[in-house]
Amino acid sequence: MPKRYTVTAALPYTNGPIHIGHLAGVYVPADIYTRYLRGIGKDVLFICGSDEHGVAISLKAKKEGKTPKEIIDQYDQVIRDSFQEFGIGFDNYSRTSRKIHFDTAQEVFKNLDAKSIFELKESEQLFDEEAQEFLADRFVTGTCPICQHPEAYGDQCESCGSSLSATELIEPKSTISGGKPALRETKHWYLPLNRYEDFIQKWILEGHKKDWKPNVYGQVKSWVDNGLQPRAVTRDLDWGIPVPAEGGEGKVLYVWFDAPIGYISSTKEWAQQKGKDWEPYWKDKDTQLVHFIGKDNIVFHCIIFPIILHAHGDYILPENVPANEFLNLEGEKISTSKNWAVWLHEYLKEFPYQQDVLRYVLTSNAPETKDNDFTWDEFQARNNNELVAIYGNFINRVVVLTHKYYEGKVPAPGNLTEQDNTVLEEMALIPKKIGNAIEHYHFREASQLLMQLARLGNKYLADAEPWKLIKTDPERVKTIMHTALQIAAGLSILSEPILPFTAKKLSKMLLLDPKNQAWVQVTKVSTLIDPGHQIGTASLLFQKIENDQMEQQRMKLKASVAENKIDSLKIAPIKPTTSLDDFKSLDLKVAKIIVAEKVRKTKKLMRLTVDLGQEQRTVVSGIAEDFSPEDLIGKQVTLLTNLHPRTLKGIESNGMILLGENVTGSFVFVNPENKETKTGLSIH
RNA sequence: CGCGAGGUAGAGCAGUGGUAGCUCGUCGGGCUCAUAACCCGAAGGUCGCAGGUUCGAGUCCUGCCCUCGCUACCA
Repeated sequence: MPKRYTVTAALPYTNGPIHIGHLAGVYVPADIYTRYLRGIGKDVLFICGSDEHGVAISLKAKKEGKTPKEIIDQYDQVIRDSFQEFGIGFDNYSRTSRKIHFDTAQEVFKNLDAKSIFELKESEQLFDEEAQEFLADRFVTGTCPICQHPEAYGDQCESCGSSLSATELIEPKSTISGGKPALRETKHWYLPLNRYEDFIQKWILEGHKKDWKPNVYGQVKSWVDNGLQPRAVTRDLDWGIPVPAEGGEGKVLYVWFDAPIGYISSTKEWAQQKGKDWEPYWKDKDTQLVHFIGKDNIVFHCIIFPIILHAHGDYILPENVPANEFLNLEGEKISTSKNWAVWLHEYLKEFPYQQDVLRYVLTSNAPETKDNDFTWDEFQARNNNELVAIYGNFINRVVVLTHKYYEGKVPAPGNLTEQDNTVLEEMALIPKKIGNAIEHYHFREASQLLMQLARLGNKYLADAEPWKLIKTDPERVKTIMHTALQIAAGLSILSEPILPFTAKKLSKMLLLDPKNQAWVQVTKVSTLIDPGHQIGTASLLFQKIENDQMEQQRMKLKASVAENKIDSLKIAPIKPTTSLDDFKSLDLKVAKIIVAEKVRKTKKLMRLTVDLGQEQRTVVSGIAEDFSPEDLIGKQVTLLTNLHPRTLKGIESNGMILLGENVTGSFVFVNPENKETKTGLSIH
């Protein structure tokens, strides 16, 4: 058994608030894990903080006419407050913009630099003269050298799917200033991951085959099998931690290099405040380090950061990295930019004192093995059918009956029957089962086990029927109610990790002394609540959620996403005047779609066969996200017929169909009257 | 193209060689202490598809299909 635990949750990036995806993937499981460990008396340190560097923040600041500091201060506050109110119990929540973090990150860099771990490389990169900035691949667009698509990105052409490098683009353009970037020499420090393949191979692929989640293990294996490449740890940017080395002027540490080091800085900060020693939490072999992250972060936490720690030499490595998959929302990917999300700070306002409902829903439907879907229907169902109907109702029955029969005093039991013993023994097994599930990161299972205890209580009452026996055998009822009250007390203790607010409310209702509320007590068939003990009056633990409340949430989602799209919709300026001759050179015809099928292995491409009256031809069009084949077959469209043929995914496309765009940015047909015209006619 | 994860009842999941399970939902019944809550019972699955190994396959092997990720700083 490890002496102590260091548990980290992924540092949230401060360019937006926290949403349910973050919670389900990282913060709720990490919080359950740490609450459980504390509950069984372990030494646990739970660490997090805001990740405040990187291009995205400096870009967002530029866009909104603010300084990066204003952006990070704003979101750090929102995130910090919402975590606090939601009951995520970090021991410390720091920020990577603090001095202690600068010092720590620079120390790590200098340490590796002194050991000559890094490789220095010169390379040519595109530089935006206007913005005075080197451009990341994604911030360059231009014409694709392979398919001639005019808006390919610097890393990939979305039209033909080819991987590109930004310098290959024809007529490159900066998406920041719109200007034409120039090539410039620049120098960067690289971490040669390739030299550590053996280390990763031994440590993870051989050492953690059994105990790491298949998705995490598989992902690491995939990276190693494909061969690790050196990665730059510095960037040309003015927002971040200066590179502490000769020639590092104007350069900062790349955000993924400094961010995980934030766990260490946050630990140091905590230690300073509490007057403790931080080092055992990162350097003692008896410490178990666990990183809670989402699947997009696997490579950083399983390969890059461990290599940094390993190269540094003094540090322990993570014992496990239980990365979760992603949570979708109402069938769509959660998207900050499209405003398709349920934001934590808004939830807290709209569902006051219902933190545990969200915690429960996200836990019982956590994306542990594959992506999952969050729907408001399910949220409502879990609340009404499980929390209210099973858990809340059981407690209410017990408390109300105790007041009715005994004025709220726990009755003294007579001889226990087999029925009573069975149920008490069954309860005694549950803490172990829940603990085992949590220790193996099976939080879904843990939430089910907890609910099983409430179910056990309900069944016990239904079988024993105290409300009948009270008329014929009041002595027996005392034993029954005593037993039922033990289950209620057990629930209050075992709920703490998953439903901390409920646990608190319940123990208050039962007027339990927190000192007697140890997890371990439930494992013994013992008295958790003594005869003669006065309990408080009944109040509802959970409230039913009505349909109209859910309807409001669904409306809100739709409204915000529509609003967001209209805001971001650009009205393109009218292009310079063209000549009639130029226009006449375009051959536009009415075409009827007769065959439509999705091109396999692509998201957007649709293969169409169109009838032009005089002939039929094949056209490939990037519209599969907005139309299904059934929507298209039989429809008439305007076709630009004399466009140079182009091959997409091996299919030659002869022409381009013309479509309009609606307010949500999707393609639509432009034909308000829907009257058929004659196929093959020209458009003037 | 490749690599990784997933594809089991209406929904969400468990199940790594031996008669297909759990929760919710649905239907029927019971109870009345309880937030029209609770309890019992039933219906519902050719375990993505096709081959193969085996006495026996959801579980092992091969091929294919679909979803998600690796590829927009989004966990």
